[in-house]
Amino acid sequence: MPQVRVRFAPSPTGFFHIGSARTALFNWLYARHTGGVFVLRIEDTDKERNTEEFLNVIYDSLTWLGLNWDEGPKAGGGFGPYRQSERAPIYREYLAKLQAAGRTYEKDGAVYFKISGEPQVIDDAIRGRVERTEEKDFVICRSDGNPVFHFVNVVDDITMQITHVIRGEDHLSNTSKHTELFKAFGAPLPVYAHIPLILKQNGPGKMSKRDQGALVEEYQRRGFLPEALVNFLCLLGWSPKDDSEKMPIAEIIRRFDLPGINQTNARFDEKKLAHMNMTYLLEQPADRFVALARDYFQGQNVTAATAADPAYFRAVMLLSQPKIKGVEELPAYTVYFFIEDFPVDARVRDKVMAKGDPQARLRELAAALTTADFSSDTALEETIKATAAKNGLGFGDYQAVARLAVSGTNVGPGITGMFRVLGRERVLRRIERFLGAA
RNA sequence: GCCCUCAUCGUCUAGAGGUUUAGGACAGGAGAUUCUCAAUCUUCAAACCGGGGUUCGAUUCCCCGUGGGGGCGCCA
Repeated sequence: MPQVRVRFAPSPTGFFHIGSARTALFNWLYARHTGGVFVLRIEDTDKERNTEEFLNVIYDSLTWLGLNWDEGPKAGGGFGPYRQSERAPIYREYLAKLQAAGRTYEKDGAVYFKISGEPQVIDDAIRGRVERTEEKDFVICRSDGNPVFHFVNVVDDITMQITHVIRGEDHLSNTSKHTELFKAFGAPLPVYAHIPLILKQNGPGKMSKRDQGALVEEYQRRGFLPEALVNFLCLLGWSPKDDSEKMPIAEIIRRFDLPGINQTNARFDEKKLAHMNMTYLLEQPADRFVALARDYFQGQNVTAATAADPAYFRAVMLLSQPKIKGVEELPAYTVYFFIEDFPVDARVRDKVMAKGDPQARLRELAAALTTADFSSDTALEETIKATAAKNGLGFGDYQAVARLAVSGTNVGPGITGMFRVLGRERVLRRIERFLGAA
């Protein structure tokens, strides 16, 4: 069997859609699974301004997702050029073939392709036999001389020797146009695999660029891990057929295959993506997590955090890593580590201050903390426990009020870790201030 | 309107005629654990679109209907 050659052929519109990402992913996975070639081809037959900038959106998103291409812009390859805007001579040559064969005619300046009208049958790798008869001749060259999508798409697939066309189901009805052209050129048909579409989360229809969460760059900006998004995306329309969900990319590559792809459209579920992302976040090595967090804080312009001592920033992030669901929670989750005038949750304050004599407990604790060893969680724990035990109380009777005084909330990492990272000076100063204010 | 396509819990899916009281995951409910909050663990609730066939037997095969999605551009 000849080497598999698949392609991903986006058009530079300035957006990289989540559906495009999955199409790219499935192509890439199939290439990697079979040891084939993943081609990136840019369909820029519409001359638009800022094309370079729009191209970068594609390159950046693919690169971020880890979908490296073997042939294409920047990568080179023996079947270039890989931008349709640079392939005009090839299109002219192929147009001439059709003209010579008498398969074209002009009307109003546009070139039409004369269809055969024969039923077009494909054996789709996902859907099986699909038959459709094209009924009308169609334009392959606009009156301004530029060739049209259906034409260039087929010419490129022929000249780039694409063996498998893995694309969205929205192209299924177009396929009869394409097979008409393949046959007119006397070229063998590629294997088609029409993958189901991704439907928008709420409301009817497929996901479009304007829908919430539709753009890949959004996840990048929000600090998602690309491998989590990839893992989530591959499960939208494909299944390993057992209960596996979280899988390293090597395993996905090994198990991925065309027959494993479903035929049903999948609804995008951001909650499940968030969960997948969390499971990946939890296991990230310290350096990567801290770097991810730093990028996010920088992107959000949280200067109090980014200007903080790097070692301190790192300690705060590592303390928070096991507690959060996503990097975007970090700024709010860690505010009090970086500023002194942190917000105080009134409801929590009222609740905590309502029972017993919290001020007295806090005062005792502060006294004990003056000499405590702040370098060790266990030492701090012992200090709190001992203070509580003196009064026949428990750890919990002390941590709530201490937490309130030091962080202004009841949400956060363990109190001992929080104390350790904040350090004696901050902790005592905040308790003093709190007691003074109360 | 015409054409193509799909149909299992709210969502993503497993299931390829009997092994199914239809399994897993997310979300939701309850509980356990814990210094708070998460995480984690246990647990509960939750689905085979309808009607005909085929068959000893259909979630699984066929047909029709219904519903969803897509396509019918000198967009890609």
